[in-house]
Amino acid sequence: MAARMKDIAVDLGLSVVTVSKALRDHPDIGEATRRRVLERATELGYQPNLTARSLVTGQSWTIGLIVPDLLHPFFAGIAKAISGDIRPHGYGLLISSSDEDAEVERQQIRHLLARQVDVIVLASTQATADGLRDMAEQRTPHILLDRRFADADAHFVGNDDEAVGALATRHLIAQGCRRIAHLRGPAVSTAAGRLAGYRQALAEHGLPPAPGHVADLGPSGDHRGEEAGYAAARRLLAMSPRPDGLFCYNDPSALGAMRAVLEMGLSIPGDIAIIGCGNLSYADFLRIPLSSIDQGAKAIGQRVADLAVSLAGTRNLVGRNLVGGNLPDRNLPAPCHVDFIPPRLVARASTLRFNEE
Amino acid sequence: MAARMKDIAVDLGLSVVTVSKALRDHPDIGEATRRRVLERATELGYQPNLTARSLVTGQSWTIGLIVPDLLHPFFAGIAKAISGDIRPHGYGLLISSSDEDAEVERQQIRHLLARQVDVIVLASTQATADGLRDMAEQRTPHILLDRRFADADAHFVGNDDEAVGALATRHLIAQGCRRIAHLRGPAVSTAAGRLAGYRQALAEHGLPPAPGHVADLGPSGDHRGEEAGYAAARRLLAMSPRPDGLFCYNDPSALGAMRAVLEMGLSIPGDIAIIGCGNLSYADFLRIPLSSIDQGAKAIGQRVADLAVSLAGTRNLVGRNLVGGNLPDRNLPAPCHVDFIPPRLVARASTLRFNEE
DNA sequence: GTGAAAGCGCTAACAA
DNA sequence: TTGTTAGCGCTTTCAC
Repeated sequence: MAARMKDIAVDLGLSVVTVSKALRDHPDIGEATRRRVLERATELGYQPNLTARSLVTGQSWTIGLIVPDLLHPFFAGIAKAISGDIRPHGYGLLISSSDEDAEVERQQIRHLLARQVDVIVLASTQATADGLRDMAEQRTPHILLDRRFADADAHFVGNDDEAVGALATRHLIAQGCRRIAHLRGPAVSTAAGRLAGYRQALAEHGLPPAPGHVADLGPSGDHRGEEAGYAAARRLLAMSPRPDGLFCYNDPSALGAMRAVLEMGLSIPGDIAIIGCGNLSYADFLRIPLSSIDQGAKAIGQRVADLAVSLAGTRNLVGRNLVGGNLPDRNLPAPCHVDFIPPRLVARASTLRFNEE
Repeated sequence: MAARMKDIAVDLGLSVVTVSKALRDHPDIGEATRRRVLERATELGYQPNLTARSLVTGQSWTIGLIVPDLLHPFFAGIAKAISGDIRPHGYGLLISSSDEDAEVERQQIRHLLARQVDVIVLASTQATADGLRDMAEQRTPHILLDRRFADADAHFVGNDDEAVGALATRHLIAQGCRRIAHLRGPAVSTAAGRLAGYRQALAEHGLPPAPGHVADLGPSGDHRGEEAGYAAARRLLAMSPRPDGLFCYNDPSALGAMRAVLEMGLSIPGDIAIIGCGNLSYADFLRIPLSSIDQGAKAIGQRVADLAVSLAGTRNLVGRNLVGGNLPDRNLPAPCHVDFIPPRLVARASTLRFNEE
């Protein structure tokens, strides 16, 4: 079994307290003693039991992360960045995939709370902010990732999805598209935001919003995006006059749309220009390199990590012994931090109609 | 703050032990008492403090996972599968990326041990099995993932990389290739295994192994595979006679190789057939759909999860109080489990020379 | 500078 | 069926 402080203490004829202080560089320990302790600790390969430490300090040095799909490169990129950036601060990352299932997500939140994580980072699948209540009651700081709630003021890091939608749509307009359609994503804030941005860009340029130009990918728009994109694009292409530009909720649905277009013998971008969102890794190597909006997953992860680390110390430990009040008062410890990472347009062959780079 | 057992006990005029037993469906608790406890627990939104429970039971209900790169779809897929499959058993997953850095990996192992994880799952970047020592000393079961060590008999789940290499190479041979080259990966067991399989398949068919036909991707073969593949392929294509088939360590390097081939005005698969490994998600949508070996990431994750859960109960808690021996004896609790997930060939246009599907 | 006492929230053994 | 005692490994007062 692992060595304990007690083992070191007995070996050296010291008390556990002295060992504890020596190992944590407490000021009031003699230089000689400290060295002896450190030496013996190294010999034994001593590692402090973080579980025990957590129990007494109330800090677990763990950050919880819940994402809808860990295989999605956007969330995988964020997870990687968070993991790397909290590591030097001594934090560990407890990750779970909710599989886009609101019930699983709620269960995972409770699970993370039971584990006493210091902060929860959540890309929520829920329709409402109700699921945040458990965290608020436990006074566990939480950060919303990518997806927001209109009615909750919580910390948020992600894109301004209106900006995403406007950026993509303006690009299509600049490429000469005039009948621009949109493949709309599932019922989360990102889809609503991108749709709003799309409408705003059309309005700016005096382009009439044709109602049929917004096709819904349905609830499977995220994990089965390619199929959903194919089906939705076929519906759009049957219209007359045919759209000449298409802004897709994400890259997989854009790939599906491309397949539909090519199958009909139409050309991209000549007949219809297509842009996605997410900037998937090998977009350059596709049959037709896909223009996309890069969401800056790495930057998002870094900002989340910074915020999480700063919040982790915050957890309010007072109040327990004062009164028997079980329901906490809701004073939020700090003002909410809302951090929009600017999206970036990556134009490739699927939209470039004028041979400009 | 969160409710504790004590709160429930006081409210109901019971002892903490009774509450504890009631909440865990211990047999010797009266039905009426149990119901009262459960009811009050629900009212208070009680969640057991798993940190405290861990301290006393010695089980943390946590599994640690260390991968070289969480953004790599292979590892992301495994992580997702593990996470999903251990969840119903009540386990959480503590994940970290080692960034292909052996020192970071060793540090993360110590970190996970300090957190008392029940099992460590490791896709190791180390050159030797030395890094496994800490886990053995703490008697923490561990599972090697994807990458093995010749000198260590540890639990392993992954592909039989010789089979991977042979499968890919035999496919090229079947497509009529006779001068088959290989882009060799970095210094881990997967690369060595795939190379061996490549050689074996050549030998089976009496094809002479030309030494110049094995080009090294260098140490960056995993995270900067595309560039490395491009550079290595250019070297190969300068040979005379030119190779007519190419088995690449992974898909990114295959994309790089494709770029090199196309830049030279050669055709794929006419002049040279190319196959990768990993079966990246959108291989079908590439300029030339890429043949690849699917490693079965999901299946690997599932097997890891099963094994991890079965191992998690194993951790030997005896021996502590018997004698003062700090160094454990090395009796391994169970025979090592080696689980090869069969790789699967996915043939696409980049190798299909005979118009067969 | 060092250590004794107390306790974090929970569970395991044993007593009542 | 319920409660008492003890202790998991560590940190935090507060004496000495």
